[in-house]
Amino acid sequence: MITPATGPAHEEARKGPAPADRMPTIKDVAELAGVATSTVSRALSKPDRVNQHTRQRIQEAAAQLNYVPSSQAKGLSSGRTGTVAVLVPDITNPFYFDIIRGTQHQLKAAGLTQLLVDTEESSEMELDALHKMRRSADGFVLAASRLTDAQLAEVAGSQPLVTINRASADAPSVVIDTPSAIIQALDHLASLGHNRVCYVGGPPTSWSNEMRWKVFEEDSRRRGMETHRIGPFIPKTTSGAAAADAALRTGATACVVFNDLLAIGMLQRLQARGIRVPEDMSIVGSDDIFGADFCNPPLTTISSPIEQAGRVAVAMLLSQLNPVPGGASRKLAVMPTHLTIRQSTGPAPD
Amino acid sequence: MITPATGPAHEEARKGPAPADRMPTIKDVAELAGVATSTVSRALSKPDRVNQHTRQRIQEAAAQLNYVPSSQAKGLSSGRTGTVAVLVPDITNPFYFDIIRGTQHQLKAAGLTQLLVDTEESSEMELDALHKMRRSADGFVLAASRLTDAQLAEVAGSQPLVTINRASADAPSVVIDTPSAIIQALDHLASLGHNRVCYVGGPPTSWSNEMRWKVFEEDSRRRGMETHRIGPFIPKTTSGAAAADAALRTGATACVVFNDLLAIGMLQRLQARGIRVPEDMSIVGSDDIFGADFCNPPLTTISSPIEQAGRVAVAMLLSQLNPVPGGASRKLAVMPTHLTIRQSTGPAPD
DNA sequence: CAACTTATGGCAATCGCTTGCCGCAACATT
DNA sequence: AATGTTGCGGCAAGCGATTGCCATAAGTTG
Repeated sequence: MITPATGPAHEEARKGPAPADRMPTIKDVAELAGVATSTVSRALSKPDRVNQHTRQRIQEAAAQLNYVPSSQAKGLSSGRTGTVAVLVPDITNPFYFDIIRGTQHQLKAAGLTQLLVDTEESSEMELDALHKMRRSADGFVLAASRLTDAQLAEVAGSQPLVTINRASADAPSVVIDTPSAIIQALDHLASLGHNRVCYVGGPPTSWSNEMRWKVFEEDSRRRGMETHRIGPFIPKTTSGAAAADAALRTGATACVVFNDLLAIGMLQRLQARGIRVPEDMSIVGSDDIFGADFCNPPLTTISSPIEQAGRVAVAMLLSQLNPVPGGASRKLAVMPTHLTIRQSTGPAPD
Repeated sequence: MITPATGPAHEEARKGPAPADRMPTIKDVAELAGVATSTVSRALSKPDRVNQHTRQRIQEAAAQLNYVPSSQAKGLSSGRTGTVAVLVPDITNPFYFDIIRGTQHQLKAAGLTQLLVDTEESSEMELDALHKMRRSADGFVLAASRLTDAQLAEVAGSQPLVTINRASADAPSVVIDTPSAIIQALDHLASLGHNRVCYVGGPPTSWSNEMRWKVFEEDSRRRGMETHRIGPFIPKTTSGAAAADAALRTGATACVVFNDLLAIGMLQRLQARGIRVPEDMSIVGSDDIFGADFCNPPLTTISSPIEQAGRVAVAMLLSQLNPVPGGASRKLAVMPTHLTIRQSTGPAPD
């Protein structure tokens, strides 16, 4: 009874009503229901286009065969893949986990699936992925893109995409307004009596790193503080030791750190060196990632609605993919942030 | 010069040599190179099948058009999607991050892309995803599957899959050998003088939770300890408070906790209640996730090669997808674990 | 009752690529 | 010179859906 399979049929698992080894196609459903494939297709996607009675027969047939349409074939004609690629520089980094969580959530709600890509902090890999996946994803979410402005502009011109934490005139972006919270942080530090402050820098290719530094420099100077900058550092806890040592050498009494990962690494190093936080040195992180609340001491940091940023990014992408005739879609979303004060900041020493 | 696009052509971004708005197809390449599409196809996938000279001409044409084959169309004929779905119960949980990192790594190496799915701890969603994505993924990696044995057996019979932390006779599995480290942990606790111990349970549907408890019970009894079990708890830090309170009520002096997330949550609660760890209560976590080393106090825990487990799972899946004629592929991989002693365990009180 | 609509389902082209089969030319072999 | 080999490309048939167009039947309208 089994159709002579073309490929090497694997023999196991032919229990139950499974008709053949092969996946059921729309044709099988059509035959079982006694209609043409076109009717099956319509019954399944445009129910109104088909007679109530026929439709039901088809649905039963489909259910009986356990039929699932091939997304590939569907995509072939429609040109859509039902997929969105999310590119992050480093899956290792909890910051991106939250983004991923956000995009995943929103994509699922839209019936799309998420293709996750780690670009390993490399603009080449990013560009390459963007290129290779052009055909396999309907759109892209670029988290903390490492692309140059020119590259980004070019890519944005040829495929739907939205960036996170990387503003650009050429692509819709959602940016997290960390700068304004940096001002809050400096305020906080100033009120604690700090006047020698240090910015601990992240990856040189990071757009948000530059933004943060710019605001930090400007605002701390305005306040008449002694401003230092160290870095760049790879934003991982393991770089924290070098960062902490360098920070100590500057003589600053408080650091604003590119991100929490690095800040937590510094905390560990400072503790190891017997430097007390916040008594001897205050530390402000950024992002409020998983772990910032239970490290030792709990980290004062800039809380960002990261997951929400991921969700908004997807929403913007969707409105780009299915434009509504009326309104132009939003080109920029700014996510608010705030300073969360925990225990890694305190009065300046002396 | 522009072909009258069928859809509403978007006008921007027609800079550069982009010929039309449409993506170049194999046909475009064929025309430009002056050959048939079949030749292009072969030149690109089976280079030997085509003359060196022709091949080069084709490659140039492809490069010039910036051609990328449609994975959809490719898949249509080959039946492959070039994609593997990874199902995790909760993307929120750092444990799975490490798995994802591992699978991602190995998949990329194999030229496959990863479809990430969050099943939200629900066996229905898991089953549903497995069903709906049957056609869009070549195989599945089920991390900590919530499926029943019967469900798992059925699914495993009809599609290539490998499980992580869920042994089954019906599917290749990689399991993390936490149980043997639980014995180590009890050894450690016993040597510190603890004789009232408590297992803090995770999700009732978790296979590994059951395994851990079984070993815990058996071994602690064998040692003549007073054995308690509390739970189930949702394995998040937020459940830690309830878990900590319940643990305290048992009178145990040491807890072995289902996972680090829960353990860290307990740490926080115990600290809030003024219970000192490890002086008043020792805590042993499980998995050694991100954060276990910098929480307060740093957590004694069962270190697991999580990322590696993800990698091995993919390797096993691949050998299932591309079976070598000779050897039968491995059905079970056991990943070794060990106890990492930090500062959340200490001598029993009294 | 003729002329129109409308509802419904089938036919066949199409999407982009792969692949079995065939043809042809250039060599190699008796 | 006749007959095999090879190497190389083209033809055309799929793969599994979608969809424009058409045919048929049934219901409406004047």
